[in-house]
Amino acid sequence: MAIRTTATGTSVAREKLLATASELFYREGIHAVGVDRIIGEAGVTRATFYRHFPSKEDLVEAYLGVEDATIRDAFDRAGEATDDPGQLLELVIEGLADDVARLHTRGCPFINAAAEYPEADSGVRVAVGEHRAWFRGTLEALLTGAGSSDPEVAAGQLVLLRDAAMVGGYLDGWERVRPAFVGAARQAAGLAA
Amino acid sequence: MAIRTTATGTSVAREKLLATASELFYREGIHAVGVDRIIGEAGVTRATFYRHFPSKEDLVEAYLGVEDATIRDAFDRAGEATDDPGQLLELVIEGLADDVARLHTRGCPFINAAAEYPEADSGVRVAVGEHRAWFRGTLEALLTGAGSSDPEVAAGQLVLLRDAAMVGGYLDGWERVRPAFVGAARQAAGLAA
DNA sequence: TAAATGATAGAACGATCTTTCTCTTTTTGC
DNA sequence: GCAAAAAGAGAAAGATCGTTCTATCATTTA
Repeated sequence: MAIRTTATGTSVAREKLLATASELFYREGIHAVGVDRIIGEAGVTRATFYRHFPSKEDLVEAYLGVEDATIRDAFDRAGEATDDPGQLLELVIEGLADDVARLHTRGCPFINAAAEYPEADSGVRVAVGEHRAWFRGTLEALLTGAGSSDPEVAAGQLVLLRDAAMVGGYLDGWERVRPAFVGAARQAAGLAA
Repeated sequence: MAIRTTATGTSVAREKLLATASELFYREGIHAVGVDRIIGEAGVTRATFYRHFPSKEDLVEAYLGVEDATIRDAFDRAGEATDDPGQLLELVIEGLADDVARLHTRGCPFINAAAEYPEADSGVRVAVGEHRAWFRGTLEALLTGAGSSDPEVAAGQLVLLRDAAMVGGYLDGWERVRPAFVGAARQAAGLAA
């Protein structure tokens, strides 16, 4: 048994593939990036690729899993930073804005992936749906904790606003969208202007 | 000169190609649809395709041109239906909602296209940018006519909301998004709740 | 009627796509 | 040290990608 492991316990080749593919898929689109590009930039051979991922779509789903885990981690870290529900909401909105401004300047990975995968029961679209359901549910719980008068409606508004911020930040520039997003989000969350 | 013309004066083969490609590009994505599919379903040969469109990207840009023209027509028709600025805004918001509910159930053609075309100076992205600039400008003029206190900010909010409605309608279902969209849009436009 | 041009037909180009294969080398667990 | 398994190397499959080509047919304008 010779699996070249890293500190986290998974294969180093697998992690390199996943990191390279995530970067390329996000920056250039999924159908636009071929397996050759991925294995070339990852410095890995085709055989190694297909040993870790039975097909390209498995890699795509793993990429969305990474994005999902990253956001969940950010939420967890915000939850550890404070116990005050109102302040937590502030941190979350601030974190979302910061994320669009610095990391996700090419739009939302899930929205972009969904644009390329029309079939609602495909693995990719299921992953998108699960992420969005988690996001909506988490916001609703946060808002409930903060004493929102209608957490379901407010969570729906925040989901709406984050979608718009991701799209608008990509296509119109973040400076143009930021004030409208922050203002509307704080209002939806019931925070002071 | 034997160009087989239609009532509008353009080639029937070209119109069939454009209609077929528009349908396929929107429903399945652009990179996912090959030239073979398009000419097959349009009942046209490869040579005819390349006579009317020097490359596939020209067809993609023409597809976005059709989408753009369709929306502009809808705005024009709304403008002819009433002279009252407030009522015109109501018609526009209603029209946008109706559009998402019935026609654009697979998201926004421009947002989806941008997801597949990362290069900002590509012809596709330029077309997307021009459409969005027109949309924003038109809303701003409408809001100015309706006596909005800050037409620029309000137009930005409506652009944001339409993006969100398109994405949310596709991924979460329109019923879930509709109340939030209509409510927020009417508020942004300064209309009675 | 004759020249011009669009449309049809179909083969073929090279490139790239995802996937599978064989063979050797390297690393690890016992 | 030995057996097991992962990684490296590279060829090659078959399909599809966008594109170009040479024909012939049909239609319209001069």
